[in-house]
Amino acid sequence: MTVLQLRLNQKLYAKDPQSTDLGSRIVSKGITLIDKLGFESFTFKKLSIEIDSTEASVYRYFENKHRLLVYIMTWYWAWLEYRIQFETHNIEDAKKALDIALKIIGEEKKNDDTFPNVDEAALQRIVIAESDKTFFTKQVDEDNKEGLFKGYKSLCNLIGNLVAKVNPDFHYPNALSNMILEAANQQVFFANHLPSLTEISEDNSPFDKLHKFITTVVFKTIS
Amino acid sequence: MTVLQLRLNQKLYAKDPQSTDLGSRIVSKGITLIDKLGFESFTFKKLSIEIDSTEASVYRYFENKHRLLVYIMTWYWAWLEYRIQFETHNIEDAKKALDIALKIIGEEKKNDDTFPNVDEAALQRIVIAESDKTFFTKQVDEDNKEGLFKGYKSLCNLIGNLVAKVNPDFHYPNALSNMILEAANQQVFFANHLPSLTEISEDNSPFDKLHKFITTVVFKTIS
DNA sequence: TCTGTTTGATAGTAATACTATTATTTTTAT
DNA sequence: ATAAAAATAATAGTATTACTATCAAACAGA
Repeated sequence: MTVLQLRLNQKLYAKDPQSTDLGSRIVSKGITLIDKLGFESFTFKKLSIEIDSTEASVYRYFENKHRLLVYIMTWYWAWLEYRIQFETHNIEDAKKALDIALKIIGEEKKNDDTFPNVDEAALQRIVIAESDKTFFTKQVDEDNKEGLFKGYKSLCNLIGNLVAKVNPDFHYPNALSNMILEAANQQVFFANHLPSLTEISEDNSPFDKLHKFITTVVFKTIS
Repeated sequence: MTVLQLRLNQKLYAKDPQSTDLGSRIVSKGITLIDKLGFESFTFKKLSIEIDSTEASVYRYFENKHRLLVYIMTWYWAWLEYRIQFETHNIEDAKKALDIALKIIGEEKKNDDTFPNVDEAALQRIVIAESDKTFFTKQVDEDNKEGLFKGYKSLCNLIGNLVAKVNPDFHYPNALSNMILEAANQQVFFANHLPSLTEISEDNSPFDKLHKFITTVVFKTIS
């Protein structure tokens, strides 16, 4: 198995966490802790205790916990983008390519050996519960200017292009992609916590029905 | 004009803010302040200064700021539900009824004289920027058990029923309604702050295109 | 071995999210 | 009109959070 590293936008960190041992412990324990405590209760103090280090040291890598969250989410989106590009490579049929992309977006994530020391399953749980917190702040505009959301935009754009290839006359390829990307996570959250809101919860695993739901919406809408 | 009051679930507050003058100042100034500062920077301390009262007094009405947010959001959802019921009353044609509901969901909100001293326009801005913060917490399940989300569920259910009436064979009426309800707000947020993510931003006002987008998605999907 | 980089240790601050107590004012019930 | 009850204000206090600053120790590379 080839071992890869995703290169992320420098603006995301104060000091590259992939460059040192402490840095990678911050990220991987950060994922575990945010998953466990939820983003609100997660603090750098608690994280520094977990990794036998100090608050001050964590601050050397990330300006604040919001930046760490954005970093982690960006890793996830870059990972999805990479996988979609890999899996749709050499596929001529536009419909088939879009279908593959939707499958990747909506499936339950298992640990990927290509990226050891990242717990993709925990990551997906964080994405489901916390990813919108990257955008929905008063400083979105500044964060956006700094390029913090390039990863998400790039993924959204990729799906948008696949949609546009299937039906070049459809007026809202990006809006649809964005909506689906959001819904894929939110529907799982609602299925787990407010099940009366969605039929996705009627199965043992929400992911099977989720896939059917999003493919139905996408292909019907652009047909 | 008839002046109305929406009755909200008792679990939403420690003491009914509609029962006293201080209570209604808490809610209406709360809306203004959350709109201005964003939910993260909003505090009961700041609110108490604005209304010439004290922190302790605010705490008598709401356990914490999250509860105040849920209260405000619930008011909004109840308001939408009331308006949809009002506007679709006596409409026989299921498609037409659904179309009316979608219009109400996706339109820019103006102040409604039926409910004086509520700034519906500010409220919509809060819904767009903050509403998901009601759900996406570690205490969702407890909050749900207490019935805090009944308002949202009820609205979602109403739309779900309208969808099911148009096409009783469609498998995901609730999932679709839930997705659309979320997307109607998120798309406006993205249009305002990350415009490259959605075609909704291409117009002067995002609301015109938003309406077209959501009706396209809904009617195509269930056709 | 000198030099620079990284980390650890420690300390400190303003703000937040509350809780508690008591005094004062306002409302209501008789 | 008055007493009792309820609501509010005033004040104080606490643990935690989200940082910033300083300095020393460890270590890595040339």
